[in-house]
Amino acid sequence: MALEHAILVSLSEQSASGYELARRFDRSIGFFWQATHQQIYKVLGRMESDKLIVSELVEQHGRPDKKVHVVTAEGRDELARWTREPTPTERLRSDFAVKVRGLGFGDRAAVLQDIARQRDGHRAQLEHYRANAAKNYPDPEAVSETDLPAYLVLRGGIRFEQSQVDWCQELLAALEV
Amino acid sequence: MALEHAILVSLSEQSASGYELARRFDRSIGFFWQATHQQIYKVLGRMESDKLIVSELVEQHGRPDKKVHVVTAEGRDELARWTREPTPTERLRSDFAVKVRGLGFGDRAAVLQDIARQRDGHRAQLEHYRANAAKNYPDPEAVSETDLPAYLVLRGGIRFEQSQVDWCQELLAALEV
DNA sequence: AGATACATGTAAAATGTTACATGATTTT
DNA sequence: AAAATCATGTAACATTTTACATGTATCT
Repeated sequence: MALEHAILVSLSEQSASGYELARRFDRSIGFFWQATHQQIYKVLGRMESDKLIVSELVEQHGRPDKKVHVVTAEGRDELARWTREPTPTERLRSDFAVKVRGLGFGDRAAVLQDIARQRDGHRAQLEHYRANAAKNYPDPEAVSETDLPAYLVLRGGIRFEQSQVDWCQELLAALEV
Repeated sequence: MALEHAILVSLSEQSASGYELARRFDRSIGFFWQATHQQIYKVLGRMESDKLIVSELVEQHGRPDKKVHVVTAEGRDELARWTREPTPTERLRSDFAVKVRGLGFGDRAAVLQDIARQRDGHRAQLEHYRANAAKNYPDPEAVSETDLPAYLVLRGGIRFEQSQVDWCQELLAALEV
């Protein structure tokens, strides 16, 4: 299960409550793996039964108490074991591509609008990533060893969004006559 | 549900049996939407109850008989309705990116090998798409209106695979010291 | 004789999404 | 006073994956 490993990576970087994890899945780690708080709480429960993490109740004043989850030695082992497993080559899975393919059987004008909307969405995401990169890694040559993986994954996000924007532009150029 | 619509698109292009659909999901349509025969048969059953398709038993000699599925007027309406629905901006969901991000907590050499393997897989897929494009669309300027959507989706696949190969190269350049 | 292609399903388990549910505190 | 943030969960439903199940015909 991949969410388990995404959580292990995130908790290895910094221990956190379910709520804080859910926030991270809205940001950084969520750039390439989405998860809702419902999913996160469920998986955290299982991970605790499996002894991959332990939780400590942290009392707070002016805020509800929280349960901070910490990776155990077993959790670290599991994460290391997982990094040794080969990842199958990842494949595109895209509703949008199905829709483009179905252009001849649907509402052409609506699909063209959808392509423009898709392009705008990817453009916004691209700008978001670029702003993030400019802020956190102003000098790409000087990124520390520790920050390098997060930086490189952000680069992957930038590449992906750029290629999507370019493709949408190609679609519009070819279809808008 | 997206598989339903992918099947409607495929059957609109050409009526087919469950088995033939499964073959298509290994090829063309499966470039951007994967489905196994188990999933396909189950959804075909539901689509028939929902009257989006009807099936005709076709007797064959020298081969088992097959059930050919045909899109109904209701099915065509549903497909048209779906093309009018806006598609949410699609997001990357990548096990591999999680693994790269977890580089510092796992087996570095293994992850580097995995990156090279990933690059090779995307290269192979890229070559596969390119060969397909060269064979079916030798002259991109002359693609017919009917073939245009399938061609453009293939272009999207080529762009995606190319960007993945490039990213893997960037990863190796930054991490292999 | 064995492997591959054709052909269609069921069932269980794992995952993921959406809706429901609650309550305190802080900011506007 | 209302909205947003902090905080944690349950339940129902949908989807996907993996394993099980069977049988014919063609090709090597």
